[in-house]
Amino acid sequence: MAQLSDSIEHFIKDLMTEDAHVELRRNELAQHFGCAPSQINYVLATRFSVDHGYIIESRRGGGGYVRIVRMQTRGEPNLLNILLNRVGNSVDEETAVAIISNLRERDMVTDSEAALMRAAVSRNALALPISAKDVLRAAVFRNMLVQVFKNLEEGKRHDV
Amino acid sequence: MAQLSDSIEHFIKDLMTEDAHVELRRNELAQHFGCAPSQINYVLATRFSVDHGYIIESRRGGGGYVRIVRMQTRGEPNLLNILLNRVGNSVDEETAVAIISNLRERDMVTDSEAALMRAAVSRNALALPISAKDVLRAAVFRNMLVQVFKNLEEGKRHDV
DNA sequence: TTCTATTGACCATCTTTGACTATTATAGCG
DNA sequence: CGCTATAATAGTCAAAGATGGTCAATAGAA
Repeated sequence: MAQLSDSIEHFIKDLMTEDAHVELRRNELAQHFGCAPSQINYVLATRFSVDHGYIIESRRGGGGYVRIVRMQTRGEPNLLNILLNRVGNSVDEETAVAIISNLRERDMVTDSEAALMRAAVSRNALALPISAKDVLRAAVFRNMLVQVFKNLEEGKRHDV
Repeated sequence: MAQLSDSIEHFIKDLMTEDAHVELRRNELAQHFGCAPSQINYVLATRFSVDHGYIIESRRGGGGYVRIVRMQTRGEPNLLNILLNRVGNSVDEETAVAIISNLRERDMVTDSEAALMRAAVSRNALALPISAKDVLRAAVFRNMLVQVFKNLEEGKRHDV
């Protein structure tokens, strides 16, 4: 028997057959399926996570929304997931810089973007006791990695 | 539906495409959008702050008005310093995001770059067991600001 | 039993409104 | 002419409204 979660999953995927992204109201969707709103989060977490090839953006408050973006598997499938795992909870500057160079070589970021990313993860930027630096760097870097992929999907890069 | 606040913001920005300033009646505008007059103040406070690059002047009483002026720091040689001073040793997310929008509106960064910067200074990125979030954010942000200016100088932006 | 799904209580964020306050111009009065 | 009352504006701030997020408890399926 089709689970509620499966129905919701298919419903969302149907919405995405045309476009690589879809925007919806969490509460509306929950109401449509007669379930708790948090059920939607469960579906997103279990079927639309980064390792499933999706990125979620959302906003609260009046006019809030949940946006689901499907990543294109360009080159290695699920490169973002691989990179996020590589970074984990702690990463040193050298590794971060290497990953950034790699993204540049794949032409996934511009020179400027790469430079910005290096600026954000540099020793300089993270004025903290050494032990904590790598942890903070990982957090900042992970966030930026996700953004790189969102940029690619959303065609925000008009450049190069 | 597009948020009321967003509509008002765009309405005002449309009025400003020609001129660097616009003058309006708070009550008239509120009536035009069928909302409470204080809604206008909310939009001004959240989208036209000094950090966003605007200055608001107003006058009460008969013949009162609200004037919105876009600051022209075009070619301001010291903009980087001004921004670095503004950021200082500690900056909250709201301010950082406002400055990033400002840079975007001045076309000093691309959409992607702006998004990357937001990712780096977001709550999310700094969700750590560290109390001094604003201090860290300031350090990361300062570094990125310097990089934005370097990017501009080095003409690394082949885009737009 | 063990893994997955569902729910609900509580939290976070963003927007909109309204009551109350502050300021300014102007008409009327002495 | 100077003063005051009134009308016409705009500002502030706290509460209510509108969304979405998290997490732990519970229920259901394998």
